[in-house]
Amino acid sequence: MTDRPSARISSRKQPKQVRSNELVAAILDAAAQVLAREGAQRFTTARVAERAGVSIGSLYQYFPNKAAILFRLQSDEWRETTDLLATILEDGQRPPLDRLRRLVHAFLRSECEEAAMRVALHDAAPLYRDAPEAQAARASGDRIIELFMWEALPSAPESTRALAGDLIGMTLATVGKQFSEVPRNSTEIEAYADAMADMFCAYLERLG
Amino acid sequence: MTDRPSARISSRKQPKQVRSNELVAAILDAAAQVLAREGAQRFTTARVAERAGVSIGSLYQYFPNKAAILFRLQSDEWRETTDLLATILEDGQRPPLDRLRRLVHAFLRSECEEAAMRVALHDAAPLYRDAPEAQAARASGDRIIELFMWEALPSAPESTRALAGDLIGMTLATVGKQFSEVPRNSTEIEAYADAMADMFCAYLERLG
DNA sequence: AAAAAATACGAATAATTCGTCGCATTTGCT
DNA sequence: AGCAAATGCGACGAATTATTCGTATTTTTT
Repeated sequence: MTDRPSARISSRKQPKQVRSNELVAAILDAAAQVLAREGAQRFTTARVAERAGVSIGSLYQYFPNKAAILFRLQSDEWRETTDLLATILEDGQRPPLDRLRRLVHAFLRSECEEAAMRVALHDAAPLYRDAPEAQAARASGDRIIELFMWEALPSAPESTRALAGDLIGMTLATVGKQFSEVPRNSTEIEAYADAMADMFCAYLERLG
Repeated sequence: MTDRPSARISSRKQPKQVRSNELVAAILDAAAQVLAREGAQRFTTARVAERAGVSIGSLYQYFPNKAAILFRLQSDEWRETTDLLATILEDGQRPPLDRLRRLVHAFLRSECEEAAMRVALHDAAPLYRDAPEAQAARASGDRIIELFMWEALPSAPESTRALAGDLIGMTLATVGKQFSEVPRNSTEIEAYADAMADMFCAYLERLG
């Protein structure tokens, strides 16, 4: 943990040959495993390289530092989640609150997949949180909710809509994170998601 | 960061003389400062001892390891917060939802005090999270909400009440944590607290 | 005042970690 | 084949860290 708060995270060199692309993939795969099995504390570049069956020097050819590996993992997760949410919310057929309910279910389910890795990734957040790339990724998630809010509360004043969107987005993200910290089975997930959707719907119906 | 997940956290020796009590107080004070100014990454026993004007050996007389210092800080915070919430919720005069609104306001305000230190404390959570003492502390917070829910939803089935209480408690805790990660002024805090209280009230009124 | 207990000290230790650098090997191309 | 670029390697340097332990000082007790 030698890093100061904000280390550069941008990639060092683009893999150009097949083997180097495989190498990067192996590193990311190993990184996820190390994170899940050993936790954030014991996530070290040496361990990742060893698990990937790759030398430590090769790892540093494609990642400038440890934080870059973690950020890449988080970044990939965010992209997947963002796509998932966008797909659900943009289904113009269903009424808004119906889409919101599906969103909550899908989100909680996805948060509980690979839970151990996600928890460790959150523990390591201080290492990449302040990078500008991370802020940008978060913003794109916010925009999706914002867009949805315009449909759910068409007649509400802008300030109300913004605040409600912010609250719902933050609740979804933070409760989802905490929720996945304990192992859950499908039944629990569905029940919790329904409760959360009930809460959001009651709130939005009152505002509208 | 040599600790394995769960280190012992129980105190090493009770201070019996005045000077040793002052020493422990100085250490805790310094620990909070180091945490706020330097962040969780750079929170080291050596730095805490130096800022406290105390030798590193003395520090280890009263704290078995680094995690114990952090846990003590977190534990003190939890006690204060728990007391605050209990006081507000037990005001039998006001109607339940009125109390809940006050609770949300008080909680968000308190989360935003000493925000830098709290954020760093959360970053360091992996070091003490798994200690049994920490689980007990959380449970006592949950009981307060649970008790309140019995008043707010007297006629609801037990499963509904439990789930709703869990959701509200978790939302409060996690959103409060995330909310304080960005500097906020009083106006923002009040506005957000009102939105959150609106959401909780809409939810509870629909359930009731 | 002498003995005992409590407290304070901080140099030293043992371990871990990140990231670099010079050199070896492989690949793609002519 | 022969050459240059890309890739792969891993011992090593430099830095940081948590914690211990023998000793010195202060307070309390007898």
